[in-house]
Amino acid sequence: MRNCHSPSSERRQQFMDAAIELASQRGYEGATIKLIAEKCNVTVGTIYHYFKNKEDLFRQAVQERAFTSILATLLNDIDELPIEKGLFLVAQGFLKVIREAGMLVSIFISESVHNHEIGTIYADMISQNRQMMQAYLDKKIHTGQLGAIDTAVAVQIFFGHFFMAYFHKELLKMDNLPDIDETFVLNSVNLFLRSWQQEGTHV
Amino acid sequence: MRNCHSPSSERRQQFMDAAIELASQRGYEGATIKLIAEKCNVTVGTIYHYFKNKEDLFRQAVQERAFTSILATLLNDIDELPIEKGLFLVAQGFLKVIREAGMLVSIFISESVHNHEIGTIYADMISQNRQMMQAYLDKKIHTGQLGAIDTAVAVQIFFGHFFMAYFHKELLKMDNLPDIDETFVLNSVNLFLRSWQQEGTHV
Amino acid sequence: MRNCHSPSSERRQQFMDAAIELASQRGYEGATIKLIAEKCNVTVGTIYHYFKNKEDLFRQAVQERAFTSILATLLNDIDELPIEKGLFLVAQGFLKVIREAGMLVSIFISESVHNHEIGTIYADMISQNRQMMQAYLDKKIHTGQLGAIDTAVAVQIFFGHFFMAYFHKELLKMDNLPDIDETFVLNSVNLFLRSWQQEGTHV
Amino acid sequence: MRNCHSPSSERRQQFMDAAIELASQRGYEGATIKLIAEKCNVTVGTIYHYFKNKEDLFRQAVQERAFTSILATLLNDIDELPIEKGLFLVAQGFLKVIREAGMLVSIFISESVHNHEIGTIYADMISQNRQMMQAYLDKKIHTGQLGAIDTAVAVQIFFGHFFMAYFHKELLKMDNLPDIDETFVLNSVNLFLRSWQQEGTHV
DNA sequence: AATGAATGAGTATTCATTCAT
DNA sequence: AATGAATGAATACTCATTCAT
Repeated sequence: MRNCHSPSSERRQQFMDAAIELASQRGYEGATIKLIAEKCNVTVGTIYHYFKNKEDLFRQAVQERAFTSILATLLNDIDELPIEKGLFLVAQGFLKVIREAGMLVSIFISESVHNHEIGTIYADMISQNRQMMQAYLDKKIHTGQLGAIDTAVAVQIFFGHFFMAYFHKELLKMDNLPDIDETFVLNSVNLFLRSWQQEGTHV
Repeated sequence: MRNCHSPSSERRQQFMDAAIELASQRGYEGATIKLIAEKCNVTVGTIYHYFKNKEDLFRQAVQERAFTSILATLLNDIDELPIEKGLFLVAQGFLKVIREAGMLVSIFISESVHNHEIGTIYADMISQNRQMMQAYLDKKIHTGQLGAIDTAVAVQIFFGHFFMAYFHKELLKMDNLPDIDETFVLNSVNLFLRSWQQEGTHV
Repeated sequence: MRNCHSPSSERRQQFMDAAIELASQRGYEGATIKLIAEKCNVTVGTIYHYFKNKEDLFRQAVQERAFTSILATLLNDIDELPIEKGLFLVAQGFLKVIREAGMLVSIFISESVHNHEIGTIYADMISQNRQMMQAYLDKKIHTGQLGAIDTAVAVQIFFGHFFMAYFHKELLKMDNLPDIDETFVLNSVNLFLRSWQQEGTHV
Repeated sequence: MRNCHSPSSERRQQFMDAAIELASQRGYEGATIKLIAEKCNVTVGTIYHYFKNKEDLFRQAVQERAFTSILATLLNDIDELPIEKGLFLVAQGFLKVIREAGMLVSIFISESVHNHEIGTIYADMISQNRQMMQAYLDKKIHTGQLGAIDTAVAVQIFFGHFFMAYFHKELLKMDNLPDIDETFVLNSVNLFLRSWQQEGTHV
């Protein structure tokens, strides 16, 4: 008995999926209503039966697909593990999520700068993830597994690194960069946790 | 004696500046030729007197403004300094450069994904900077100032962090993030060089 | 139940008619989409709802209106008649057809030289007509009504003459030329069939 | 001491040549002032120094190149020859002239329909040639070499045939047509002079 | 719910022409 | 005589959106 405006209507989902896929390939402007309609084998009018306008379609599509809660589960699972293992698993989980949401990542990256609405959704998502992660690190300092580091900056370093690595290697296909595999994640975590300087060199 | 096609013609520069500025605010598609012309108080035809087409205008504008050589000078200047001071100065220099080229950074970020040409220019620039920085770090390992770290990944971490910090804080204006000032850079460099773990904790 | 892309849609026909008429008056370039739209009291967008682009509109319009089969019927009808009568009727029929398709003739003449697509359509049409006519003449040689003439050249002379006469007199309005009426056709057929030379003069 | 507006200025000629050549390849609209200027290694402004506007340039170019007097000389030369030989030489001469003026022929054909000015120049040229040829044929009737044919129509047949043959074969490159060589001309003249009907068949 | 015809404002691009130098 | 920067109007084409059916 659910009508076309119900958020869970199958048709609605289909339109939003098509919109996201096309926008990830061709940008927001390149994802025209006509293309979205064709991809779903309907006519343009039908899209407007489900969404007020193009902006409405995209706002809802992006919002519904933004990933947040996965990190919460993940951080809960690893709570007891040693920090190396924990960070390794968080990094792996983070990469898995952004790989799966690859199309969304493209849109966030390219639209956030100019589209304030999408920028806000992106910023909120980032912010939530950051806070959870920071809480995790703070706890690890409390339990003595980490030194008295600036966790706000540490979180930025952590997510920033894996995000950029993914962006450059897998979105922009820069091929003279290392593959983002288990080794890469291990090396990265090591570089975070251990001193870059010679042991004993730093004060 | 210089004609309109000379790259150093003042008018050309004016058009390219306007193009970059508008595109940084509204994206490539949003930076219409008409807007660019109006900003420069000429008619659209005039733009086409100087550039073959919109793509040509942007290719030249972006290419001419891409920042590369600054890092070379910088790395040369800090060659003799201790690693902490060196990394601090490189980070400061890097931030200064991307701040000055802020509009260009917006364009790179938002266009690289869909515009292959701009993607290539961006990738080349990144690649050059990475190589120079990696050579610097390798040398520091040789001289014993750094441990035997994976410099390829270290370089990614280093630039990735400052780039993302700038992107989030100064482009997307996420205000619950720390200001990117001297303290922030110092903290970041410390987090790179020193172990995140308690002294003596790691093997 | 027929949609806009059905070739028999009334609107489509209207657009194609307007396109042909305007092009016959002002040439292909002069027949702008805006003019065609105005002539049909619609906006430019509507034209593009029916045709992919200007070339598509004209290709379909020209192709659909190209006259070929009329000659086949005609030649069949006159099969039994004496050759003088037959050629007279074919000439009359040919003139009737190109008069009715007058606008199309203008387009063929003026566009064939530079527009390869239209050139091909025109050439094909000419070629088909020529072949049918040549078969007719060959048959007349067989039955002894014509001498052993070069029918390929005879066909060129026949159609070429009436076409040029129409072109000069009725398209270019050269008024010091004879009217293209029954007498003209009779005279022409006589000049083909009978010797230009004095009877008995030629070997 | 001749200035730039003197009709015989070398520059003027160069511009008109370029205009005709480009228009024969791309049509009047396709022959832009910029292209003409480039072909002559000058800038657009220079063209306007020599001609009032584009129309002026083309009017003068076409008028100056129209071929008329050649036929007069030719007809004079063949006055004494037998009619077969005479018509053969006129046809050869006519083909030579339109081949040499091929670019002009393209322009006449494609522009005469829509461009009244060029249409007039073309019509005048045709008319003069026709009158001379008709006088020649009338004389041949007087001397008894030709029967009492309608020379106005005969002239149309004669020139019309060779013109169409040239247009189809050499301008439109219809390749299933006979080559326009000596044999073709001979065959054509024979078909004019001799009866298409079996000897003795016609009354 | 769905169609698809129609709109109107916009976009890149072209081009004949002018004019100060 | 020649330049080339500048104009402004035009051109093909696109697209989000509306609406009668």
